[in-house]
Amino acid sequence: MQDNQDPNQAEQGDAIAQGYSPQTVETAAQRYWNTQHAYEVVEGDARPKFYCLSMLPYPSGALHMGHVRNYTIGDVISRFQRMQGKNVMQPMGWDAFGLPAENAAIKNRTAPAKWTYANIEHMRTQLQSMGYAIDWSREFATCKPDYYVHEQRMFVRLMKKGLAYRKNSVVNWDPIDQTVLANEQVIDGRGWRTGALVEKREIPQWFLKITDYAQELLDGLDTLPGWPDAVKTMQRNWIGRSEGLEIRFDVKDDEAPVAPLTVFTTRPDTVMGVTFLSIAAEHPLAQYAAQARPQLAEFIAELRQGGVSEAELETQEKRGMDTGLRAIHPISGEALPVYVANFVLMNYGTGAVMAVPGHDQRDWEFAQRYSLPIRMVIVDRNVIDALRAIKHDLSRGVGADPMRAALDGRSTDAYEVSSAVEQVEQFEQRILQQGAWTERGILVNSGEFDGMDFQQALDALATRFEAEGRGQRRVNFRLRDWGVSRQRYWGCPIPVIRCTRCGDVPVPEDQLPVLLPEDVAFSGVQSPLKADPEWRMTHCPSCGGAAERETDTFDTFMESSWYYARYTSPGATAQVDERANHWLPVDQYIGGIEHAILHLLYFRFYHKLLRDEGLVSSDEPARNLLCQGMVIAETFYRENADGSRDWINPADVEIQRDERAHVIGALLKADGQPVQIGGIEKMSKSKNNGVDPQSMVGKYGADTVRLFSMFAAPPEQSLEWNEAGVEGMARFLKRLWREVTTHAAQPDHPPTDTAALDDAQRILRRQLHETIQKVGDDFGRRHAFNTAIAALMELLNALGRFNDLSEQGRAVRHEALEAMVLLLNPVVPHISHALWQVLGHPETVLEDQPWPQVDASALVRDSVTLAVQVNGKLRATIELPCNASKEEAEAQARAQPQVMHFLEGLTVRKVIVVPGKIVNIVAG
RNA sequence: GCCGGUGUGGCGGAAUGGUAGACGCGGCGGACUCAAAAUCCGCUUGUGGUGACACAGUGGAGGUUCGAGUCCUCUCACCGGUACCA
Repeated sequence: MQDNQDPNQAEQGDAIAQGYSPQTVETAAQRYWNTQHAYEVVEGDARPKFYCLSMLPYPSGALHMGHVRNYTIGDVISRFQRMQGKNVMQPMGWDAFGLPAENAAIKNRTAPAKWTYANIEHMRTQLQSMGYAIDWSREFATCKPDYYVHEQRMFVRLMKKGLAYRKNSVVNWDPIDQTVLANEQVIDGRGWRTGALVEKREIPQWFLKITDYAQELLDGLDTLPGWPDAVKTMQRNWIGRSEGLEIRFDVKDDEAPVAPLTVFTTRPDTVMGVTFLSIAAEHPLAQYAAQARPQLAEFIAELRQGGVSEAELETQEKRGMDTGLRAIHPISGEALPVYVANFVLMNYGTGAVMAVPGHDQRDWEFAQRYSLPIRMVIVDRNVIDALRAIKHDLSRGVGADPMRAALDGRSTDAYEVSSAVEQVEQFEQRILQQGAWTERGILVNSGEFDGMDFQQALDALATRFEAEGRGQRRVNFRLRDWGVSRQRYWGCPIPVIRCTRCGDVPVPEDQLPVLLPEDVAFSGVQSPLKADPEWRMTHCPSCGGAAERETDTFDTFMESSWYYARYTSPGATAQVDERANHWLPVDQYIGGIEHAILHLLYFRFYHKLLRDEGLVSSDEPARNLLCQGMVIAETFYRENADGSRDWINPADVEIQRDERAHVIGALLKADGQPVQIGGIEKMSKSKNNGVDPQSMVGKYGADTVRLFSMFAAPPEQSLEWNEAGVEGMARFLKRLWREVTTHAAQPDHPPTDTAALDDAQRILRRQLHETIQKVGDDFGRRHAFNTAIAALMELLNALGRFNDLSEQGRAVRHEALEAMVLLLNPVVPHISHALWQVLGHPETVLEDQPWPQVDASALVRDSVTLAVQVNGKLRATIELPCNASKEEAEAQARAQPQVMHFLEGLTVRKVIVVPGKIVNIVAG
């Protein structure tokens, strides 16, 4: 069986003598894979396809641990799936446009293009040192014209379809630098570099009509069982479908009618509780009212201060001002004040809301602050039901009694009525004093609608308003159209020509791409595109007259929304070709949870755009999604005299512990003096707690780094980097190496004869096959790589204790070691590649070896351990034959001394026997 | 603010409603060594007890269940997202 005829045996002998050398092993394996083109794939293959995709990296300069974790997960799944007989494609590319290149350009005075290309070269080398099974022949960078030309072509088609359009929208404006700022560049309402107070400014921008697909994007989530529920829930909430009524309020300025206000509400049942209206500062009516009211104009100007991010808008103090306009209540005819409020967003709904302080908490707080009336118009159904139970004569006009119509007209005595009315009054007092009651209930104080529930009120009001032409039923989405314009240089130019006569004209397809000049001087203030008249000035494709190019570029989410499709069709003249339908949808997508909403929604949207252009036939881009957690590490610092902190890298610190291993402090290795412990945080430059993957690979080898990143935590949780833990992984690989090489030095052995095994051999073989079963399930179904590795560690521990050098002992050991090398291969492919040869096989691509099969007969046990509980508390364990009956189990359990002791003086009421698990005796 | 998630020994984590703490790290003790490193073996949730064992214990408060780390309600802390970071 083990006849080592390999010509490389002498070389391996040296390797064995030298022990495990990661560098030698990894260089050799990677060289072999390259010469074999082991991970390049084509479509014409009998095996079923498996497209395994990891989110493409931004080339920020150096590989970080987050990348290593993401790509190692993808690589383990890729190699595992190939060992299951699939034709696996795992591509890689570069999300090469983006803000950091501009920031680096300002800092280092290099052109963004040059910086980006240098980073790509460096990071590709780093990625390759990790030994990922990537098909590098499909690689691309999104900043290259042969990539972005397709993005421009798609955009002009969307313009023609009416799915791309231009409108005004608000951005962060830095008045000193005279530039638009990203939300992350606004810190506490100020520009990050100038410190100037940021202002909101409206500018024209391009949008894609993602809202046309809102319903489909929502419904599509139900077709994705392989996506995490958290992601689907977040997307559902983000899309935010709601049903309600759109209602028009007539508005008067003094007594003169002005343009009416339209509001959308999901709570039309509260309409009789409206005591004022709130509108956004950008609302046309607010602008109108401000013309004649300097104080209001000043207030609106004040609201322009600060950034535009939702987090900032929603956490600021709620403020408002009366516009002086009066809205006419559509039913009561009452004149209601119209307020400008800073919490009403122009880009959500209609930019105006009807305020019901009695039944909306935000309106309640606003009403309190500005002394506006609060009205109860909904009462808890339980309160009403209590009243309805009382016999009550309604005919004796209760008049203003809020319960008038809610009560059912039967007679009762005065005492009960007054106690019932008291309940309602208490309810009303609670609303007035403690806050809005926002549940659905029964209408009161609502005239003809009294006594109705939510649905009845909705129907009645919709019918009435529709008949009057004053309102209608409407479905509203929280989702807004995708703004794709960026006032930046380092991005894909938007292929539009602005002509004073013809308007916005798309660049004709045969004139695409609109090239982004790469060799530019970049100061950070003005975009080189705007500054370059030669680039900007052109002719209108429509009338031939002088015209200007659009100088904005695309949001970089544009590139990352379709890269997955381009990988399938390298070299295609169109955006993708027929190969796309072979590979798509992606079978497994892997990336960070931080992309749960924006990227993953645009990615799904763009797939539908590709589909509607006839380029792909599927509805969704990815079947399965795995979101991995962050990589975090301990932080350390020293405080300076001025209170600022110098952050110290964990590699330069030594931890101090007391005799019980509690951490009591930390010292800087360089000077032996104490440093402060700053807590565990996401690896970042600012906290200097980043661990460089390259130095780790240099020190321990790629396999050890891969093993640790898969072992230290399950993939979807955050992973704490800990070098001592890395050393533990290196120890494991060393022991594996020793175990295999020592075994290989033993004489040949006959095949395993399962009938001839002694107890110890049978138990070891059973553990082996249990491990094969567990690892397959953990890798394939659960993606619980950490527990799979733990099971393999246990198996190696068992092998270490198994000192049987008999022929059958060696046979079982050989079976176990071969299986282990194959099971570990997805995680640590280099050492597996080498050890497979040590075990007597010729050099090969290990993914083409079949995955070890579980021998069901090896799993059979003749006895099983049961836990015995008394009233749910563990009191004993018993060993029973597997075929023991429930009665036998109960009898055995009751005979245990500890059980008898705890049952003393008690009556057994019930005995629960779960076969193979527990016996629980319930006694009292 | 809103949406989503997480919380278990000294630490990372395991336990797919059925023996809480697998596996790894750290610590302590031992073997080997002139010594150290490496390696190997043993112990390691807390409290009490020589011990067998007992009691407590999965952020906090309730609940469902024969049985809850796991399911439900409320609550606290932290993390991610919040539409121009990617």
